[in-house]
Amino acid sequence: MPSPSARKLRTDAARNRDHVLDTATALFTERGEAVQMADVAREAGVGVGTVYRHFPTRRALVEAAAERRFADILDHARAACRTEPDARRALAAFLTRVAEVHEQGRALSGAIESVLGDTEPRGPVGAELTEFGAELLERGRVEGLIRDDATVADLYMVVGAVATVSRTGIGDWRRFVELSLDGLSPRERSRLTD
Amino acid sequence: MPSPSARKLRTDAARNRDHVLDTATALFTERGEAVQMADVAREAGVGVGTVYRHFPTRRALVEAAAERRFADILDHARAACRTEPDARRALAAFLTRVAEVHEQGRALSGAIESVLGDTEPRGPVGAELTEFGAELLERGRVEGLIRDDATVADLYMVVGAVATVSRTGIGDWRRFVELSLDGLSPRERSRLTD
DNA sequence: CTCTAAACGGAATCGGATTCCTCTTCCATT
DNA sequence: AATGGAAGAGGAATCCGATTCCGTTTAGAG
Repeated sequence: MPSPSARKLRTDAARNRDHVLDTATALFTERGEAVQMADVAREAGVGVGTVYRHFPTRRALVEAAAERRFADILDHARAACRTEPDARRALAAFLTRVAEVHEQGRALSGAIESVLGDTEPRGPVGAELTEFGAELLERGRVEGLIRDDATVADLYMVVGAVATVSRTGIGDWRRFVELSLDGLSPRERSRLTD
Repeated sequence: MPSPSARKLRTDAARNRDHVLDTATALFTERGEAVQMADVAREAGVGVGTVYRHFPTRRALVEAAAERRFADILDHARAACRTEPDARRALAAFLTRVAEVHEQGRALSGAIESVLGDTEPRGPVGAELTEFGAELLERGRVEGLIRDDATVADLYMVVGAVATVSRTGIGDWRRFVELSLDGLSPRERSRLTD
């Protein structure tokens, strides 16, 4: 089965759906949460009813746009992974892509955040990302570049944090990625925590 | 000069303002962004007009609630600071308070996030927090528990990240605080980044 | 070529923030 | 203590944007 609620759209409907999503993504990227459903409809050259047929709520529309972005991140991360020599660099490349995407589409990220409450990958892509992250960590542990007790949950938190930093522009995300990687590095000798 | 736009409120007006803010904070803490202006007015026993007199927009109301929380964080952090023996622990106490506040008032945090776009301290309290953080870091550097190149900007990012993690519940924030502190610790010997 | 379910368009509806205007209350002054 | 007027309160009316509804149009199976 291809996808849960995806029967078989009439070809014109499928084309419309894609076009609406493309348009919405472009608008959100440009103007963020200010974009309204009527804008999307007008810009896409369809009626609001059509927008709602494909995306039952504004939230659904934003979710769909978010899902695409995660797919993008996953693609780039996988590609970078093949290039980078060690796991630490691969992880850096992954986090960097997360940051770049959120920084470039800051307006879109803002919309996603304000509509969904966070920037986490939910759908099927989320699962793939988790799996990918787990492999990366395992590789890092084996290579001795990542602390032994690091878990996917840790990585999730770090990814979320990197997304926040780059989306809001609180500070220099490159620096933050560096700090985060250092936090995930093996502790030499004693842990100073207590 | 006490505060920019704070002339002198009539005593009844001042009382009302406080009461409205108290009520709003309670409601947001309980129900998050679902709370509407009319709810606040009803619960506070005043007309909507009164709410708007004191807080010209919903956003302003949320901002005021957020400002209070930062003051709370600052207070607790300062107190903890006097108790903790070393800078690392003091920093941990600070970050822990940030997390606790965001975790406990998760609904309120969500409202703040979705209305303001981030959870950063803006007003005068923000400045105090920055100063406080700077002192803490300096102390840590002197004690050799914090990396020499750590800056207030770094701390800002970490605080923002901790807030995100605890607010969204992506993962265990205690663990995240630990990772973050490790990231801010002195690098023994070589930096593996390149 | 026909027929029907699927898709469309867009006016109407609904919900919630914000505005506006009238009535009330504080308090400086006499 | 009485009083004038500015500041404050209240809440109906307005505005704006998401969502719903339903009559019209079209793809595409038979």
